[in-house]
Amino acid sequence: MLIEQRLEKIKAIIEVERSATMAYLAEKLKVSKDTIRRDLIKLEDQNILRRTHGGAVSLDREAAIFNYQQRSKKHNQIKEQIAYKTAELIKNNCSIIFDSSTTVEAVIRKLHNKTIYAITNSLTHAILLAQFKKTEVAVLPGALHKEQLFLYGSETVKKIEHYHTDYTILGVFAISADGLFIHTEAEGLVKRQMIEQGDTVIAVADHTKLNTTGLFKVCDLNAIDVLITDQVPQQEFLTSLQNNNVNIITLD
Amino acid sequence: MLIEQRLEKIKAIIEVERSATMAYLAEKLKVSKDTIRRDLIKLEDQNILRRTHGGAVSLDREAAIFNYQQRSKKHNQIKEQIAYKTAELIKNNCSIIFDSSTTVEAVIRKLHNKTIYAITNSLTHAILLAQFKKTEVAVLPGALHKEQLFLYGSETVKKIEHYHTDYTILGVFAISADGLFIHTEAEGLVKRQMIEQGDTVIAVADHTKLNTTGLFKVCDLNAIDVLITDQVPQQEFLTSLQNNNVNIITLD
DNA sequence: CAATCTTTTGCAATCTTTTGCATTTTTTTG
DNA sequence: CAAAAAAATGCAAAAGATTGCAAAAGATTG
Repeated sequence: MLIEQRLEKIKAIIEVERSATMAYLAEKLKVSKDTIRRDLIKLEDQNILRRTHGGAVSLDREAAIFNYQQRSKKHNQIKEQIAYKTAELIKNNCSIIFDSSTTVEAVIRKLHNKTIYAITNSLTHAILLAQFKKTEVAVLPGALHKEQLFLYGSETVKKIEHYHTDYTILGVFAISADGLFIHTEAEGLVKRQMIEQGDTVIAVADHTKLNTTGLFKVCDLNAIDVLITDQVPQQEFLTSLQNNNVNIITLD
Repeated sequence: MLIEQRLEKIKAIIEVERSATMAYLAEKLKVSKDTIRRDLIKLEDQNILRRTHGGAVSLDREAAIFNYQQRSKKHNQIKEQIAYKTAELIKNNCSIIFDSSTTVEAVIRKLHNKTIYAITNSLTHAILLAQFKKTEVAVLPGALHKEQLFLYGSETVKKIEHYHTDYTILGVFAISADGLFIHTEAEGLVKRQMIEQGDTVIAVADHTKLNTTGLFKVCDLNAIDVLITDQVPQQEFLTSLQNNNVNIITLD
């Protein structure tokens, strides 16, 4: 492989995943960490990324453009790990409905070398997915949520019905023994329909979302096939999940 | 094989694949690496590619970006003025279908203090419109064009039928006495349906688009209500426009 | 048409760049 | 502060570039 080709690949990975460790890049590109380090120095000189201890991060031009909210470093890491676990579950060559959520976005960033037919109501997800060579993207219609840049409303729900996918990946706002919850009906109806259309429904949530509820109930626990989270839930809630045949995956 | 033929083949390969190793080219063209090396030196002298360790990479991405920047700079002022003239026409409190085009984007930027119900198939327009306080945005469904970030396909067309708006604002790829043209059918069908649904159809085009045609005919001139451009068209074309009741607005 | 000249091509010898490893220095983290 | 991880540095092997050369193919010329 040409050096230039390797540099292009590194650029692409950093752009999509926003960061990468040298070990990961070395493994992926089949060269030593030393070589990766030298490559990263070149790319840093070109102002394409910023080197960090053990890897590199993107310069995040997107962040300025899209007004992403700031997230704490610790929280981010958990999210990254949940995303990684989730991506491991996804078979190649499949169709996926992606719910609008920052955790789901982290999952998407891990999927860039899989062949996927993607359906989403999130403009930010759609733009991210558009960078993937092997991915086809369909965007749902609807009214645009002006802050969070997702589509919702009856048009959105109606259109989702036309699809049937291998997976639905949902970001969780609140989940308890009573089911999945969210704070607005508009979003809830969209999520509810997305759940209907996916063969395997995967919910991703950090532990702060566990055992909490919200205004609008999206569905019962038995509608969820897999819950991916960072900590093992409390016994009572865990039993509820097991009784509803929810497959639980934690980070340990 | 003639040397010229071999050089052409190398050019073609580099253009398509953006880079190639000498080993690959030598194998493909059945000559030694030394010969390939000499060929690459020739092509580098002609500024057709850039040689690297072990192969060569294409220049045209860099060149394309440069050209694009040049082009946008040059046309920027004209585009801005066309956009300004167009925005003047738009009444407050109206519904508008926005076609995907950079000139249309310039128009949108002039509309930020008007109350608008906006419909678009462009993700970039949608995100821009989302920043306007008084604007409501609906996004059309469809397959995502991964480079230009607009939605197209039968889903898009079908959905447009459900709307009826005060205006449709179209970016023009080519316009002549024979009508409005574009280079792909997929885009053309979307534009055609957008034209159907707007009470007033406004086409925006700088003078380079006038009196030219393209592969796919979108509509006849009489489907256009207003054409906004920078220079008065040539007499013959002007007469065609007038015969078809196209209102012509120029910068003077 | 034959002798000569030019161009192209592959090969060998030498120089340069790239890469991985070992060692030392620096940074991070508990 | 000390252990661990990562960065920097120097070095040697491998891959590639350059140069010179000679054989083969083609062009030129008398």
